[in-house]
Amino acid sequence: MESSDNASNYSASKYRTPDGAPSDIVIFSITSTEKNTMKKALPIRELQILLIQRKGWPYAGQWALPGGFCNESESMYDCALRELQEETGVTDVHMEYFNVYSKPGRDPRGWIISHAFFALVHEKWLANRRADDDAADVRLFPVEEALQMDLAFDHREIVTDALGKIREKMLTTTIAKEFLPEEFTISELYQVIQTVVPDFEERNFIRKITSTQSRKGIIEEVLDRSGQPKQSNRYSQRAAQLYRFTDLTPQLSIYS
Amino acid sequence: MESSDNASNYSASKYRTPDGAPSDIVIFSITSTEKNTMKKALPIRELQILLIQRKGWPYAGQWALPGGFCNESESMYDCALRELQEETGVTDVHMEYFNVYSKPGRDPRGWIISHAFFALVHEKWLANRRADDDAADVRLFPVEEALQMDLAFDHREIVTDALGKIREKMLTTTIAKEFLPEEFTISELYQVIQTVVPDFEERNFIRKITSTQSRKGIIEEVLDRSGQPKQSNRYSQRAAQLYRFTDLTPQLSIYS
DNA sequence: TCGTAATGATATTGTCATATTAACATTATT
DNA sequence: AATAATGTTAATATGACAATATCATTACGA
Repeated sequence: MESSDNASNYSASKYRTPDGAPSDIVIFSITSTEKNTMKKALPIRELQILLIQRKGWPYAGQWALPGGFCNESESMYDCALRELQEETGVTDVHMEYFNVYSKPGRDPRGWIISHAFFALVHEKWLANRRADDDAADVRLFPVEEALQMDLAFDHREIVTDALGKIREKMLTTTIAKEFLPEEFTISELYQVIQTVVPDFEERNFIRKITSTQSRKGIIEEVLDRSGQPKQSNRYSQRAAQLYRFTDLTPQLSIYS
Repeated sequence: MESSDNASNYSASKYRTPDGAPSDIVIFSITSTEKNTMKKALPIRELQILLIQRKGWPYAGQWALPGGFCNESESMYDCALRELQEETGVTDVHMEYFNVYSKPGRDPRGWIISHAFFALVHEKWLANRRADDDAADVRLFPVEEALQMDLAFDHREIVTDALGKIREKMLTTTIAKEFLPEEFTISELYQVIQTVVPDFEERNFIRKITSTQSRKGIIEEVLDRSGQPKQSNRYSQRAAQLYRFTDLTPQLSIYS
């Protein structure tokens, strides 16, 4: 392939080339359901992913990740964005590439190398869609339930990897903000973290991120116009301080 | 593409498909040169990457990352391993996938989607090769120098990304071990970290990883047969304690 | 029915013994 | 001289619990 001298006598077609380079997207959302509309209380939250029921061959009838083939005129990221927009209607969300899936035989249609992304979509963006068409062929599944299902292709492996990735990112970056309103209480934040990372437990969580705030500074108190701390009693009798994320990205190190 | 019913009347060839799916590998190594053979002293270390001078079209004569096209019968990772083996002769090294490069027009040969890996190779493995053939068309460059060069394709972007990735990993995982002997002194470790992450500076580095060892436990003292602490005076008159990495992988979190 | 006191649920602060950190100075070894 | 390792000290952080604060809701007695 290195032997030609110019474009005209270069021929890639001498070689076997891939039959397609799709992107697949693991769309995460956290659903909230109120425990009891009578009382003030934190909602029950659950981590869910969006799946689509396949129509045609292969894996007809089975559930699969949304995704589709890339065009020559777009990058993989653009392709994934387009697919995300087509499936959910949302455009401005956090989406990250995380792995390639290329094991021979992974797709019966041929030599197809898939590029996996995960996206974090706030439930409020998906709400519209679910009202629009409650088509039974696109819906959210609790992630643990999805992992028990017989998904198409190697999509279970992809979901497993995505879940690992999002858990890692939840603890090491500020992606929690994607699942929270602009202003939130500490227990909302705590709850979101636990929804994604069930093992997470910190006794003195409030202490940790407020007292050490001077060092970390990843969140800050919200003040109202008059400079007074702004609070909310949406979830409790006693009002809780509201916080927001700063745009600081913490630098973690095992050697510090 | 979903409309067919079976394999026989499914045709991927109706669509434009990629002209190739190569892997490119950023091979990092740290070279050590003794300051002064008369005196005992820590060597000068430098982070380097391996580049190859291209022969044919396109970008003939320019330096590029090692890599090559994937076959249908192998995964991307296998492809990268094979290329790494072909270029350096080494087989058992730390290699990680980190990104895909798919911007339209990135390769004049056509629609070519490249998969980028980085590998960490101890200089002792590359030593043989450099003796073998001192061919001027494969050699190590200091990474900062490589970033100044006019590399082929989008390889400068790939190297930049790889450097960012390896710096992050150096601080958050134990990949430093790839650049160190099995048993090493604290200042060797410190020096390796600084070679990769020039900004890294910890006043009480020894304190950090020994006194807090109970909590982190990522390294441990090496003991000799009789249970006595094993030391080395390779770099100094006064013997230094030797350490080794445990197989513990630390869990970092911005919320703890 | 109305006013007031209890209750429940969550948020937040207090306490205190112990551990860790940062910065700098000093000593060890050969 | 060069590298390795320890000492000192004040400031800060941590962990585990106990104690308060807040206030919508509920209970209750007059």
